[in-house]
Amino acid sequence: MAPDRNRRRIPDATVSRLPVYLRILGEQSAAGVDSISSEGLAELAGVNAAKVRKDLSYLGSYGTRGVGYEVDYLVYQVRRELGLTHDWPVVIVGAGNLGQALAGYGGFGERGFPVAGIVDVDDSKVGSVLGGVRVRHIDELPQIVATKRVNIGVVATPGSAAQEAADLLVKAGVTSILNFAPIVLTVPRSIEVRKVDLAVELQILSYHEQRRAGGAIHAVPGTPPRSATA
Amino acid sequence: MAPDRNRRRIPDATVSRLPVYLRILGEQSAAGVDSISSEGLAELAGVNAAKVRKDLSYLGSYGTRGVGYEVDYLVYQVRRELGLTHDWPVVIVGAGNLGQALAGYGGFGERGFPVAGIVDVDDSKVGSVLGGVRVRHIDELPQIVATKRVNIGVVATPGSAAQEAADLLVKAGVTSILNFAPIVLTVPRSIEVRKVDLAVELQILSYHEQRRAGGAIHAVPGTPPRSATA
DNA sequence: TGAACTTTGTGAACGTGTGCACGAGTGCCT
DNA sequence: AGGCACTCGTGCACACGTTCACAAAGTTCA
Repeated sequence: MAPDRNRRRIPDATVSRLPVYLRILGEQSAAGVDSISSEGLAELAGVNAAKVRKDLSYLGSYGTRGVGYEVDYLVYQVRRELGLTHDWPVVIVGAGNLGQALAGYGGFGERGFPVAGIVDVDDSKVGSVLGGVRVRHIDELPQIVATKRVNIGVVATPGSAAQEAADLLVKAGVTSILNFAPIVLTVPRSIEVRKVDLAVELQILSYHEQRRAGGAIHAVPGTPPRSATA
Repeated sequence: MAPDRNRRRIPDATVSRLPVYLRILGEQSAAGVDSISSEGLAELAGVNAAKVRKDLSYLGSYGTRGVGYEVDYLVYQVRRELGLTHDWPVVIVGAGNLGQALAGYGGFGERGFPVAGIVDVDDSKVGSVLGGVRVRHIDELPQIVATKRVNIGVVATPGSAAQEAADLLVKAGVTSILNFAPIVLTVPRSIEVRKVDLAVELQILSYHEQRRAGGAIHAVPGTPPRSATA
């Protein structure tokens, strides 16, 4: 048996890159590639080769000097480290535009995150079927979480309902939340939250565009409303 | 006129937080709040007060010691710095599940990013209307970008088509790309790319769940496929 | 076998980001 | 006017992340 590598803490930056490596390794495996060097993997992942090696070294010494990494074995090790050796059912709160798209996406189940349920407060949405899953009332959330052993909740509500949705998820026993609503969720420290916010991403791009334009080409349209200047 | 603060480079970490501050400031303004301290803003944004002050100091000295920041004035300054003093039209490539949800979302236009067009390769999708915008054929992309002065493109295609979509966007003159496809895009260095990847986010949560579970509770289901161990 | 070549794993240097601590400026109250 | 309370702006130290550079370890080939 390999030495116990289990209790090491892997840096956040590395954890966020492992899924990228994993997807690439899966593609290479499917393409019949047996072995890959840190250089090759780095190129495909768009990062530095030294970074790849350091990242993978946190999992253990699974490469072979002079050769590279055996693709299938590395896939196995990364999957194990990420906890992808079994499925993680998720529950989606909010069957609006976004919730529907997420449920219909299909990519969830394929990648090991089957949709265990979708819930909404709106009775008119309850009963319809999205991506093969029937929408249920939010009152049934605790039951879904308990019976399907759900650890991960997805908040796909409008911002105004997101905190309440998160509270209900936590109360139902979920310990990780993926938040699509544009607000900062307040949850107990032990709950892991990740946020996906379109507006933030677009505004970051806007910053770079504005900068590219010289920052002063577009005339400032109004006077700063600072009271003191009035 | 204020001293020229325009050519300063703002740290990436700060740029990614400014949109969060901006949203909170907008809410406070709407609620009739005139002034806010770094402490107050920090609490609402879920960060440290010193970080708020340091972030805002990159924009200039827009606070008042002993008082705090005037909300409306700060909104103005942050918007200016992020280039949000005018709209940035975006074009969406891919009218599938995700593209439809994005177009129907509505939040784009409200936040200053109107959808200037949606395009797809699939003729059967062309002509349908999503969120008030008619889907057009991808061949019309250059024309849309040129006439609507689009700088930002959104890739909402399957992974297999994403690189081609990005190439077409770049060729059409787009300089920033928001990528929803689960692949690493290769683009000229001058193009700014940001990626949103559901699978990556879920896998990061999976890592933390696995870690929480002790990392070894779930028996490893198979033998590592490493050839050398066979 | 041994020499040349390849590639990993990692120590060390560097750069970026975070948070404390405190001086400096502002408003309020007496 | 003067003192007190409050809060910003920032220097500094520390933590985290990235990249370089190289020894160690493996492969290939004569």
